[in-house]
Amino acid sequence: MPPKRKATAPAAERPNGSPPSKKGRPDLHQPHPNAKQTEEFGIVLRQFYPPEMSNERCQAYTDGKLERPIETLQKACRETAEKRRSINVGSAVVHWFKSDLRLHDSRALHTAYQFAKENQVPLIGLYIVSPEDWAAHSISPARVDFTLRTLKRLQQDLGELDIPLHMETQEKRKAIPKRIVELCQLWGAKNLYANIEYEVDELRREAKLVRLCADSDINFTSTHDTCVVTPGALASQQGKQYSVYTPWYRSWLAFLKENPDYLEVSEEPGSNPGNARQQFKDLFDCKVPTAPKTHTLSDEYQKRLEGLYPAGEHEALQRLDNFLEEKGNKYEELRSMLSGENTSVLSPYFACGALSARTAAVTAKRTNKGHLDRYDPGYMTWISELAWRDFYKHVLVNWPFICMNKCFKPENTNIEWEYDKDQFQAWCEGKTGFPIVDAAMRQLRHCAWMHNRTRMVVSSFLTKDLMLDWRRGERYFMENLIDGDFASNHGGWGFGSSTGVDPQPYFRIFNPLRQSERFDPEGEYIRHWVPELREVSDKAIHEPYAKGAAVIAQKNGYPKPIVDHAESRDRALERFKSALQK
DNA sequence: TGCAGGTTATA
DNA sequence: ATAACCTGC
Repeated sequence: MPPKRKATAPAAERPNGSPPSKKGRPDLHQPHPNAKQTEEFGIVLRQFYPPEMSNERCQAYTDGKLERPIETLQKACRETAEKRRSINVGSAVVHWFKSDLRLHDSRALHTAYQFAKENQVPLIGLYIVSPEDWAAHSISPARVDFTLRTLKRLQQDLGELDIPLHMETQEKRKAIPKRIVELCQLWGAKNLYANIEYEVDELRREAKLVRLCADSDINFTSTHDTCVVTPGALASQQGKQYSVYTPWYRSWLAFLKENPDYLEVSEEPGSNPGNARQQFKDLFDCKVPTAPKTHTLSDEYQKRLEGLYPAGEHEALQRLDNFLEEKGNKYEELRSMLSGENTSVLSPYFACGALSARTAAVTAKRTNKGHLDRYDPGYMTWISELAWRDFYKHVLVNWPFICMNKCFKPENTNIEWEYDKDQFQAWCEGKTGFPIVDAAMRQLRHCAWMHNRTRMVVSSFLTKDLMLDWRRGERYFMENLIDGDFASNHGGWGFGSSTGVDPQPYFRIFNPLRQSERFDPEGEYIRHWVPELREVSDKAIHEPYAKGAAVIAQKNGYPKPIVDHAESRDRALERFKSALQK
């Protein structure tokens, strides 16, 4: 049992009815209790989100006047370096698994195993479930289920090497560092390894653990692994971090050309010494934790997800090979087409770390005759999608305030958003009357996954056509996607809502009709997800009520469009324009 | 990885 | 009449 924590103080004891905790999730449908305080930052009172970090504070991060979480970690490592050097081997080495649930090509796991092997002590795997963490970060039940299924495979794979995987639940995320130290002490482990996660909470927790370990005579090594190129490694000629994809991508390619070792995959660990099974007998019987009540799935949904996304790194590697072999060279041409399987659907595996981005890049490079940036446009385009994943993580590390409900661009602070509950619900349920939007939202509900093209379409629709706050959409995606990853999801929503990085000389508003006609010309995707429109002709399916299919649509209960795109477009242009003038 | 409104090319 | 192409936002 985890130690009992003090309950949150009742509302009466909190000043000004402030929310229970800083980490608590604001109610989307009520004005936030602190909304008044936001006046001083020029934020409208009606907003439903907690006060945003002030633009001044954001600027201070950008200018390097405030310590970014990555620097907090670096400082902790620096200041404890000497102390850690004097720590001895101990009787075991621990690798703390987080979102790196694989054996193949994990920097920290590889280093941990090498150290264990050299010193002839066993390696132990550790995974800690924190339901509070999942709730605070809006991790979806689908992703929780996928993680737990992946853990099961991981345990089997490690077991074959006589490496145990200890798994346990800690209700409170704050209890995790102390618990890890406790476990290391219990096992006599003096050396702990982990790969870095780049979100703000995670980096600060890592820094705390580095110090806590050093104080407890444990050497904790925290390793860069999840990106192909380490965040912070790429800077412009003026020494600034990039916030625009294209120049960043050029720099990413150049970096990998100059530093080919970044594309070297690390080997899987080998077997533990023969006596490991006796020494840590109990650890081998560990059960995979169960999902908290808030994150359990219906049997039907669970079975479906299991069929769609079988867990484990073997599945991931096989998917990677199959995709590159069969579809990689047609990727540029077909990736946006919505019917049929033209994309790799590897995102769930990247999100929980069953597949390393580096392995994906190396394999694609090999398939593309050894090139990242020339030869076959199909592979090149797919590699640049891997680069997008790196890019958004780099952005997160450099501008950490985006973790705090903040737009990247300060001038977007003043955009006046709508908070219409019914329209938001129609969007969630796929009942907006825009077939392409509805098909996509139903795909999300059914598969916990959505095609990237339609992610752009529905995010643009929510934020431009409905003018609803992009943060509501961002959160809904996290709550429902099996591949929900903070940096990629936030980045995508910044793109779709035009509040993120990637400034354009024009203002981008997707036209749902045009997108539908271009990327689902036969209406196959729509027909699959919107059964009400199955009898409608190819021509009319993108806009049934305007193209002579009103009778069929009505008969089958398909809703009329809840907004007029042209009018909404004008409103969005107006709102963004006036926010810039303030 | 945009759209809209125009012009030009072709039948 | 239609599609392909161009250009400003």
